[in-house]
Amino acid sequence: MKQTRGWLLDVNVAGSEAVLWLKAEDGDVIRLTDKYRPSFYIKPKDASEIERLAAMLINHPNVVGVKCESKYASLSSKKTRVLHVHVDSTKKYRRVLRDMAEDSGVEALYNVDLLHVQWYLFRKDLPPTSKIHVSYNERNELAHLEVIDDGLEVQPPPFTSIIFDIEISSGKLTPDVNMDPISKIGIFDEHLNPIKSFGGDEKNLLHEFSEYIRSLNPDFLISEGVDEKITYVLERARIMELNLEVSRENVDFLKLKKLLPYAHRGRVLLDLETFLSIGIAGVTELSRFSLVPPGLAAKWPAGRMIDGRQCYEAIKRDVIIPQSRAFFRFVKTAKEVIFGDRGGLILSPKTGLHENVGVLDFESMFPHIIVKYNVSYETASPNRVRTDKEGFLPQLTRNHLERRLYFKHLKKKFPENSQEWLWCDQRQKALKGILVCIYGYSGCFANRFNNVACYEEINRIAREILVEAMNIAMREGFEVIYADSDSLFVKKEGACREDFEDLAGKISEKTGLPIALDKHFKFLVLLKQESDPSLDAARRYFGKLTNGELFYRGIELRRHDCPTFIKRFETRLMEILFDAEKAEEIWKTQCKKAFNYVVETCDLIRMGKIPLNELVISKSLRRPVNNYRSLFPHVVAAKQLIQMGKQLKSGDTIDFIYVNAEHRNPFRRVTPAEVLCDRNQRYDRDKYVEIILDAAETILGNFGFNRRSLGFGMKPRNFIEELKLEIGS
DNA sequence: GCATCCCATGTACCT
DNA sequence: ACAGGTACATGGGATGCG
Repeated sequence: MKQTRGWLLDVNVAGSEAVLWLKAEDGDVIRLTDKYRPSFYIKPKDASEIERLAAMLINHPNVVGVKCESKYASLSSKKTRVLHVHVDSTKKYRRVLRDMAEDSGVEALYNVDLLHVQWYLFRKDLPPTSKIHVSYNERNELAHLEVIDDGLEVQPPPFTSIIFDIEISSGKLTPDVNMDPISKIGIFDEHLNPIKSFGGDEKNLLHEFSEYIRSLNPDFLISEGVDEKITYVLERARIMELNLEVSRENVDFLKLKKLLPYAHRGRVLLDLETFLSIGIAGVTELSRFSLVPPGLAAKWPAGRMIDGRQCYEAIKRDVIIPQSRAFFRFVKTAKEVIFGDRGGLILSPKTGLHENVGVLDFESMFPHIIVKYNVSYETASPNRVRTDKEGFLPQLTRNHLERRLYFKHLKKKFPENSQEWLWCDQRQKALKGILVCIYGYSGCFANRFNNVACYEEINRIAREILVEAMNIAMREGFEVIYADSDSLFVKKEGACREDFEDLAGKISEKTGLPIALDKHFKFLVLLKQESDPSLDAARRYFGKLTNGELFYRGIELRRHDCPTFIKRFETRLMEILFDAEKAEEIWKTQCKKAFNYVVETCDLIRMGKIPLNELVISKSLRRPVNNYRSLFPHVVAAKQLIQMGKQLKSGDTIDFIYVNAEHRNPFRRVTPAEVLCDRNQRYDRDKYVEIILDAAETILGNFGFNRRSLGFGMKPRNFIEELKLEIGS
């Protein structure tokens, strides 16, 4: 019997076996196997059916065991008698389920709609990436496994990784794997500096890449769109009849019907984007939270991971897992919808220019409410929350809230941007994403435990607390100019930083929830709605902080689809506007300067001086191109690309510019950016002037700038001259 | 034939 | 399929006007 300590890198289940990949302390990677038998529960329609069902199941060729047990069939009901059915292999699992679902004596099936690997990890109480101590026999069959608590470690497990990218030589917009060879594979360090590249003859470079993987033996393979990249590499290797060293298993992938995930067993694929935002440390957090292997945890949506955790917690409480019904179960009248739940509270902003504004943010408000008030699926009913026993949701929220705050505060003890600082930040960021979604998911229709009263109760308390905070602020002589869910915008003549901090302290003391000064604005503009200036817009504002930085939310600049030229323009416009000591200066001198800058910029556009690449609008295609009902610009651009032979799928980014926005043929309005370079293309000057004026109105609308009253858009050319005269005088 | 209004559609942002 | 709510741009039909 051998013993080893290390970290669980990855797990998968196949047939009646679980495969565990262990990264040992000495750096070796060990493949272990363990027995796994799938199982599920049956709740009979009537207790008298139990014996008949049990007798029938015992004779089923794929059933290896049937036991009568007592379980909770929901979070709040009493225990009931259910049948626990063990199946011989994952291969026959669905078939047994189908057979049972058809039986008239069966009321419902439980523990059926998670992955086998999740059930395996639940049974072992084994979050992947955990530090473990294992003993195993000479055939590497697991005999004993013990989780070692390393929960407060800042450093992630010593998993290694490589970042790579491939270049394909192709005359087409989308390369054809059967025709187009890989011309180069580059390897990069964690700051994306190139450290190595393989080029030349394709067969040779693939072989070198394979040797490189063999020698470095990385645990994670990281690339932008990693699944597609790896698949391309493998398909090319298959064409060259080259067996690549991507997997740590001896798979002959030349014979595989489906490449992923079989061709990379033993190594974890990770998208570059995820790696850059939360790192291996953050992925570790997600994986341990959800008890889902790291490769899946890194790409699953938050709701699915929260579901995973909830199911795990439920199992620990002797609850069996109902199937996710994923459709609306409650009928509500319109009146109930309107008056029952109004979501978070938004106090309409006092629009316009403000000076000396403090923004106070509650720290993790919704998680704190769930924990403090014990709001949970089983504790909340309309008008009442039970507090006799810690709820299901509060417990799992508390553990991970504490964990996030631990790393968030520990981070400050390390020098900024040091390795430890970064690990803390990655961990807390990953947990933050989960925590925000726990609140949202509690009211989600797809949540199998969902109870509308729970979500509404969280919102009710949040509103109450925000109102209380507003009242405290007003009592202290502050004016509340805007509030949204968990943040409060307040101002007071002559208030300094400490005054805002004192207010935060008082609110914190009264409400029992942590709140702190998050931003201190020298100038702040809260916006009206673009579509209807008679309404104030929530979540749209911009300003200059006391440290001199610009800060903004919701405006064009924040949006990824906004052309870089517009972004630069809008930034510059704000800089000009706020280059002042007092608000009067803004009104007296800076407005005119800003107006002038708008006019100059419009002139530049009209003279055709803007490089095309700065005018590119970048939108993502959220569905297959043929599913669109309207011909939006990005859809038309996508259709053009498809005509030119590019393959597009939902999730792809479409870059285009306006070339003739008003053309009656939608296909003449825009051109995809990819075909601009070799054409002497002109951009639609009027359209881009319009876009600039939109941005200008966002920033300067409050200061009297309005294209209509100034005549823009009617006689643009002449009017610019007039405006110049007007401003000049 | 056009300007204008209004709604549906779709994307991205915010918390 | 799998956090919800909000703001905005766009297309395209309906409507009004000369």
